Amino acid sequence: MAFWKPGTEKPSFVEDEEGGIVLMSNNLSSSSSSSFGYANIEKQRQRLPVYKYRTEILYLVENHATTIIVGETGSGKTTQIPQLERHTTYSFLQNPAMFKLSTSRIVLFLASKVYLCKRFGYAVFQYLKEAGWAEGGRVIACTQPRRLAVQSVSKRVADEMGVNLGDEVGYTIRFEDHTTSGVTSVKFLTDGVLIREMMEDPLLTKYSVIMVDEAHERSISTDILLGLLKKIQRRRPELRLIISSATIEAKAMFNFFNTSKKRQAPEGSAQGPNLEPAILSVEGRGFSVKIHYVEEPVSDYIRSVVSTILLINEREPPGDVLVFLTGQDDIETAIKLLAEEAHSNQKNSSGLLPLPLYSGLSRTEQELIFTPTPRGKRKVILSTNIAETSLTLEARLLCYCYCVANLMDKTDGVVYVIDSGFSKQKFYNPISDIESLVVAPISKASARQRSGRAGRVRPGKCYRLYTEDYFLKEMPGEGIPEMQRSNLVSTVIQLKALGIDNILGFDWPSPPSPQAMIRALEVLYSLQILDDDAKLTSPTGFQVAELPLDPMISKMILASNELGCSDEIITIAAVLSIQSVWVIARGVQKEQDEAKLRFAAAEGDHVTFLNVYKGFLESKKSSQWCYKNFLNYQSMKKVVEIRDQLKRIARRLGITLKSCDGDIDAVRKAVTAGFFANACRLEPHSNGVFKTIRGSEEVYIHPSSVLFRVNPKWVVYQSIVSTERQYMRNVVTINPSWLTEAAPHFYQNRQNNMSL
DNA sequence: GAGCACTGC
Repeated sequence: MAFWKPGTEKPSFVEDEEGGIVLMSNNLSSSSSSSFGYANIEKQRQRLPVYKYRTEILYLVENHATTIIVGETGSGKTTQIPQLERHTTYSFLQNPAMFKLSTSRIVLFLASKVYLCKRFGYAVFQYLKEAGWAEGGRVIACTQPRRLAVQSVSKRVADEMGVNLGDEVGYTIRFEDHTTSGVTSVKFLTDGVLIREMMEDPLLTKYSVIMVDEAHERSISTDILLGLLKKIQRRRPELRLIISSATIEAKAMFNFFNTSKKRQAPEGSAQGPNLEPAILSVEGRGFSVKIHYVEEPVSDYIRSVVSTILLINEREPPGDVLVFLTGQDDIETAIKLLAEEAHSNQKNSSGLLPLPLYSGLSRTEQELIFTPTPRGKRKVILSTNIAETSLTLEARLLCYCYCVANLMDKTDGVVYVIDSGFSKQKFYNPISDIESLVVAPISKASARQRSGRAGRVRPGKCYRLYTEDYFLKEMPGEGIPEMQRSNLVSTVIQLKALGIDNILGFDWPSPPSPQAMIRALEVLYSLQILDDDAKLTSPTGFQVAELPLDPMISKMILASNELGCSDEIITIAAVLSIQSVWVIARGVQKEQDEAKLRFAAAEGDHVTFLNVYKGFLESKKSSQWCYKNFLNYQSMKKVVEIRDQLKRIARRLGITLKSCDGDIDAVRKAVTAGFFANACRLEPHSNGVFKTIRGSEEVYIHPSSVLFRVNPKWVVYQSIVSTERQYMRNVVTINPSWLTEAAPHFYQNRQNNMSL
């Protein structure tokens, strides 16, 4: 094995201005354009440019506590390119939108590049293993934000290393552990699972190297993990971190992990690793994407989308179109407008095949976008953000690009992207404690991600429905990390469970606002999960921390033990922790409402879920039965899985599974014990206006609730979705006296408000 | 009369 050993001559590097080390690789085209069947993986592996850098990678990991792998165009360069551009103005007949055509290439990250970066990352595991990092029972770990990524990446790496998945290479995600203790030395897992593992082993002692993939996504669990790993590094200088990130976040990652100035090498160990992170930049060449901007801001982006589609269809050679819009409504409006256009103007829109894509669609409907485009047709995929982040699609698109498009002589696949410049994003208001979905401008990072979709199969074009001036001067560089847009109760309790008491002083990659922190502490205190000193209470706090659920749901489960309805409540908890059991059936609402009525309980949604679950079991978990009743079969299967997991944990916590045999009051009381803070009272003579007890916010029952239009006097809700109005989701009727019973401490000062 | 996207031993 030829890799660098201490004492021999060091490999040479290019020092860049950031003090890190840049390794450039390029000339990917020979391997990217060939097919990559599984037949000769080893041969391909050697042909890939990353193979050449094996030695250097091992050197960096050996000598730096943290290595940051940047997987796009080189840092610093991307931002300079736009200023150097020249433009030609381009105007279109019959079209209100005017586009500027950038003559230089801005975005060059494409299937080949994405693939190279992935390959680069995954080759690292083999090199690390060969270099001895997995010896002596130590494990090399790689975290991913999504389950599907864990499964597919581990499969790929196992294949490449020629081992069975579950032996040397394994993976762990919730509900699935495909590792063999003592055998598995390269382990893939979701970042959430790794955080859970810290509850057993706070220093993660069995791991020698931990790679955090997709760190630039800045999801809550990734950010928690980064903060915790930094803490662990201080105690375990022998631990090595590899952070894989997009360019845009690389600098932030570097700064976060750069502890070289603050502290000296640990005493008596002059041989410790360099505490300044190394930056490893991987570049590959791909297809160019030409960026077009509108000349003037558009007033109605949906109409502009439609005219741009028609324009592409009229002017551009064959190739599918991918449109990014904000939500289902936008998408349906655009499709309707396109249909009208087809009706009035045959020529412009001939051959267009519009296909919607959003999470609410069934799996089958989503997969329509993968069917080959019929000859003479042009697919127009109108999508939400799902096409930007979802790995299901990422995996399928890649597969599609290589396996299908290559076979079809590269005439197929997405070549044109239309970017509305907006997406729906979650925001959290700690004052009202409400999370809302708001249409907001995307970041430059997202815009690049979106345009990158145009060049997966061959050179493409991206039409941005905003001005270049806006892009350069006003568009934010990167999105706000999820941590700063979310309710933090679950985050706080996870840290508390790991013994981190000073939550406000925790070293986060991006610290959340103190108000959001304080609100989370307040809520946990009111649930009696934290005590006066903000420490976990015993046993409640510790029990809640062990349940992988929202703390309010966990509290509800604990209460059900005393109320003798844990069997029912665990079912409800499982349903509440998934998105929705119902399919979204547009056009057949009436039928769906009727189906819902078959399960509806006067007490509300929670009790309705019990009926749904019972029906599912009686149908012997039939997918047909789900289809008939407008229930999402995937969701129902997940409910069963979560329920089994909760049952196991509950048993460990000393909760005995007991049914209340139809005593629905017990069930509602248990729900109240968890969700008392979400109590609402109907405003008299108000036609469905409720006021929250805690903040006197005006809220309504969500139209998907069985209590919609029923408007009982007192309810508690699970969550609020805030769109045009503030809607309560998952609502159950209560007796207001239960509130003071469940949480006297919380309601003591509010007695006057309540007129029980 | 309405739902961006992920996730947890």
